[in-house]
Amino acid sequence: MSILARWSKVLSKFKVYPPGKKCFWGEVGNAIVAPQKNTAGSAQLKELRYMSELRVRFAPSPTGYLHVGGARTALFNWLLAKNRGGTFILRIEDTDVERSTKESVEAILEGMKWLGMDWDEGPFYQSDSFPLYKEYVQKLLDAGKAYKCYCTTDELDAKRALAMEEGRKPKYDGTCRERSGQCDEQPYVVRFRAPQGGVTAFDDLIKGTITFPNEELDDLIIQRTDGTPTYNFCVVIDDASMRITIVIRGDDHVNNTPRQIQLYEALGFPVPQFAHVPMILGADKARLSKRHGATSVIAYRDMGFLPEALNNYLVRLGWSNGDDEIFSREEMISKFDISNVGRSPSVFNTEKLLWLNAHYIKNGDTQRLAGLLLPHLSRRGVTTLGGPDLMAVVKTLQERAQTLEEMAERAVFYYNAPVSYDEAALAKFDKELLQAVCTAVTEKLSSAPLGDIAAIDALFKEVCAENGWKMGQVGQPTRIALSGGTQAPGIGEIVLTLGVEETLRRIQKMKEHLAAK
RNA sequence: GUCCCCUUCGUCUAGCCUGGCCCAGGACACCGCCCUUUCACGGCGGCGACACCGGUUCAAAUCCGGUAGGGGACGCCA
Repeated sequence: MSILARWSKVLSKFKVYPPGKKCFWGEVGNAIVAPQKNTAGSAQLKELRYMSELRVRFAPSPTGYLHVGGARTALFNWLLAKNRGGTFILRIEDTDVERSTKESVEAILEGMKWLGMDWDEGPFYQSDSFPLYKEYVQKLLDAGKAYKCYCTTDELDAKRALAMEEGRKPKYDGTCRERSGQCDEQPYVVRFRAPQGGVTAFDDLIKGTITFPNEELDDLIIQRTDGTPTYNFCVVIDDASMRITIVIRGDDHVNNTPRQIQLYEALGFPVPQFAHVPMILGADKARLSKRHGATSVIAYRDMGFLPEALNNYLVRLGWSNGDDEIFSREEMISKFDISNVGRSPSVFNTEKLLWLNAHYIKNGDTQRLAGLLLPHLSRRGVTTLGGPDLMAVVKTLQERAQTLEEMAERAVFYYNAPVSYDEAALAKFDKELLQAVCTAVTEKLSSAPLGDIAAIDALFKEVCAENGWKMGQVGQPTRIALSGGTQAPGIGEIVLTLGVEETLRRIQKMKEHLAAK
């Protein structure tokens, strides 16, 4: 008996599938084994150990951008992989050739990268595996676990409609299930011969045990008329061949799970564990969609959100670690676990996201923020060339902006001197006072060298003391002169950032404006 | 219609498995006060929930049953 023959005998004691090349493996206890030739050229059992090694995947379909729901699912997968030293795989589910686009793939990858979710394997494309799927379809056909169905779409639609009308479950009635005649010239689909009677159950890592009566499941189509495989079939083949151990996905897939399990069993594949993450809802508690505002991850980037803020927000949507709210990337990784993922859907709340974003802006690295701010400034036609140091500008705005967009908006005045003033705010002061303040401030600033913020503030206090003014009478007019409005950083901050020369120029401009009135 | 799932402050949630420490804790938002030259930051305080009904128990947010509401799925989409 040859070594290989001996091994196949050994393996035959376990579940070995398929009896061909690609997925030649078996289960031994909690481990997965596969025959492999060693350096000496003889076969040996290699333990793949994939039951203990965590392998997860994110499998979006490229029919649009990466939305926040998908991003959260990806994040949970990614975090679990990082937490357990597992492998995170990215797989593009593009079996629907009609709706899948290259642009969508790009958009998804862009979103993933922006959020900092790197993948260990992939991206794999299902469209690359069509021959593999075909092979397995044929296997099921040969084993009598699948059959050809010649029912037309119109017939099916009619039956479905009728069933619905009569209050029955609109499932396939099994017309072709026991059909014997061969008529391959006619178009056909391939259906899975699902077990009848009994139940299919699984222990969901998030929702607990979920049981479906097989009665509810019909013979699903695994191959279309045009010969392409369908989603439920592909996922099973892919997840099995990629040796996925935990399938974490949106809970809109719960209903697909029992049929997939039946497929795993029919194919002889080990069944992975499942974790179904509840949906993200809009403010009206309906499934999050475009009409709720932005759902694209990239849209959040463009609105001036930081990736760490969105990640932090997303991880807290459905998952918790006691009362903790702020998580650094490392903390997320070390603390994340699916057992702390909630079972109920959650509403996406932009207010809280804004709060987190403000937090990360406030505590973020100034230099990095300055870099990130650039595109938002140029979108406003602002050039930083020749103006104050952007780092200094950002520093004055960090605790005043919730988004980079807002920061850019508030930064404009530093680079573009005001061309008009908030007249309503100006009207609160007498013209004479305004002019006197301008003169006094100009004198004070030009007589002393610029120190730090505290020193400048002290100068203003001196102006007040010397003239018997209150701070509000001096600070506010100066602020208007420098920024054009009333909402701006502290006077000291502005003056220091703008520089004395520019400050005096702007005050002079204000004086001229007043004189012309 | 059928099946599956879900239900703690407006929102995100802790607590639920292992009943008493919970007349339910934290966070966002909101309101008020303080700080303050504006806007913010920050500090302090307030408002505010166990969907409902019944059962088990000395004791229930926690266990059991039912009801209601919400969501999802039912495709030759994924």
